[in-house]
Amino acid sequence: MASSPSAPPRKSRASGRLTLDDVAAAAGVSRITASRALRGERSVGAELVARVAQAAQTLGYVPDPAARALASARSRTVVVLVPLLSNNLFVDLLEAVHRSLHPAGYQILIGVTHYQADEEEALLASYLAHRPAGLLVTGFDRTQRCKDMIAQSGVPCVHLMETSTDPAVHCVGFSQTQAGGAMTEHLLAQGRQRIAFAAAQLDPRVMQRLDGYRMAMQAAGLWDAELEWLSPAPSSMALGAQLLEQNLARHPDVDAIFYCNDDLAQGGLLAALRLHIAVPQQLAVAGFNDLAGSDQMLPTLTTIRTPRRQIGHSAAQMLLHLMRDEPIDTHSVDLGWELVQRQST
Amino acid sequence: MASSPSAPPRKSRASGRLTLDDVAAAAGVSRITASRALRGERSVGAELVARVAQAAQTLGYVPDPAARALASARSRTVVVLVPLLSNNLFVDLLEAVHRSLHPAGYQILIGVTHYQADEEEALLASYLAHRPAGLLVTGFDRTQRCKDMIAQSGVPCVHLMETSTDPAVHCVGFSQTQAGGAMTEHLLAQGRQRIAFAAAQLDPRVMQRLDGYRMAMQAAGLWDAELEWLSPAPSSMALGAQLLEQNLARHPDVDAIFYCNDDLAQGGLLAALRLHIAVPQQLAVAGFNDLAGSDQMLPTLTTIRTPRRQIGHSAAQMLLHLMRDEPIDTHSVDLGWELVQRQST
DNA sequence: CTGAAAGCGCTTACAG
DNA sequence: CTGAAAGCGCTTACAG
Repeated sequence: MASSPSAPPRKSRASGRLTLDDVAAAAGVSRITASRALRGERSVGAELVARVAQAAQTLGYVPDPAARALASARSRTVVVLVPLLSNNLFVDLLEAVHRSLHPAGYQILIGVTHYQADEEEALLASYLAHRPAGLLVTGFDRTQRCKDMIAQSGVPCVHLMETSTDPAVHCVGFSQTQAGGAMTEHLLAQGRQRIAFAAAQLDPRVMQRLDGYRMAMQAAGLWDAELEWLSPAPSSMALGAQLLEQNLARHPDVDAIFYCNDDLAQGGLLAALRLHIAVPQQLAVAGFNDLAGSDQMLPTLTTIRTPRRQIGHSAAQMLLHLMRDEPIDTHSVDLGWELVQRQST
Repeated sequence: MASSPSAPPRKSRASGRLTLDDVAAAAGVSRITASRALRGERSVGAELVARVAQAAQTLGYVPDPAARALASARSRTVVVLVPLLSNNLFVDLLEAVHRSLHPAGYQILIGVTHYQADEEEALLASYLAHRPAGLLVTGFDRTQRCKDMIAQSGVPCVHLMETSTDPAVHCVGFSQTQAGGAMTEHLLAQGRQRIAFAAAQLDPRVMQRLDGYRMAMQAAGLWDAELEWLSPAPSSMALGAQLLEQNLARHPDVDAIFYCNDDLAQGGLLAALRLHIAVPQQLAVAGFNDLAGSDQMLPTLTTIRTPRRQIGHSAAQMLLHLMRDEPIDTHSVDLGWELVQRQST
């Protein structure tokens, strides 16, 4: 029994840190056996495993991740690179990833790239040095140096938010282009003709939505370059309002605005309210992502609901398989999207 | 000269990893000197520093953080614990912390506690094992075990978002109670009498704002327990709308609502719009934090602007001093707040 | 100002 | 199924 009640938490080393040796001594086994027992290697007898676990528990032992990483050349950390934390889309993604990876014993290390190629390079270089067990990155758009670093590291990597036909690449997402096209077609089907596409940030996924919009408009013979309102500035409600106010003045015949993100669209809706523009009668407004609050707007916002929680979960699962060298069903998972029609269209 | 153009990136060890030995060899010095040069220890000759830096640069050497942490018993990581990522307040805080710590050579490791004591304990235990150089935690409210772990670790720690008179504790924030009182007094000064306090999440800082509200209402002889609308649910626009709709029906005489957070207040504003309640004529609405979009609402939202970016910056600076064993001016920095009056009051 | 030795706390082969 | 040896890549005293 591991009841030694008054056993002082012996500290064998000068550092005063509780080490595997302490656990091994308390359990009456060698250090290696303790290590194996703790890691769940099944070459250890069940009784020993229990004894070691008990000892570790009692002493309050926490393995040193640095020593572990150094000895095994691999950590239990998964690096996740997202562009922004200020877009709730990515927060949802991160939460889902965490919820899937945490029970499996992995920690996540969040890196924020701010949509900057050089920041991504720096983050990757510095995080790869930590010998992560896996990598989760947003989209495919990055410098060749980044791609090389990932490839050379040999760390399994899953790409988030997009799909691909290249079997060498692992990804979980949906077709941004298709979703952009579908919303445009929805507006066309409602009889709108002068549909503007209002966008900010202009990251690769926004541009794919723009592609979908363009193709649908061209197919309908209604495409007009004047109706593409693009701003490289960060997305915000204020910018959404501004895009509407400035461009509607020059194009009063516009009868619908398809915003590339819900925060812009929410700003547009409020601007319409301020300017007494009737939505949807006079102007239809659509968004993208179905962010918090879109169902609270007046009128409520029609949008594309994107499955970011599922993407986070599914990508984590795929990565788990890759990290364990297990076979995976497909290299690219398409989780689709849903057009949520509300009052604004 | 470090021009050896065709020198292949030699890899001395089986792992194939580029090590300090490779850099030392390339620079023609010993490993220790290379280590010292790279870390900027000023016992190394300027010429050697340059030669080592050059070699490291050329080879693309990145120090192994695990080996570093193991050998020095300290990493270059600062752990930051925040309750949530879905509240932009904390994202702003994190960004500011990152901006201050990154140039100083520290990485940040983000931990999300979800306002759960047990999650915070687990995060702390696991992150402390990484031997962080510093710790940044939100507020003072945590279990004794958490406090003990922090104290026993010896890792310098700065508390965010609140102030304290205890000289043993390091913190940067402002008085939540005072801010809550000030907004209440602002509403009272405008002639409001039946002022409700609507809150969600009910974390310690929300309760401090409630205290401020209570004291101001009691001082005015207008306090009424019926006007404290408290929900433990997570804060959201939808909940803000719901709090207004449900409680206003029972208390039609309420002439102002002070929401503990802007997202609730934004939802309240939209609910008022839906219900054709004139704001501020019939009902004043106030929020807290001045989050994105509050200046876009109709009417624009009166709120308390909290200095989270400054808090992040200032806390990072204080932590930097502590990590370097440098003296600090004060243990508690009060950065104040600003009442931003807009149209809703 | 520079270097050879020892050690940080683990895990990976290699034996039995 | 269990253990003694060696090593992961660095830094910390200790010498010179």
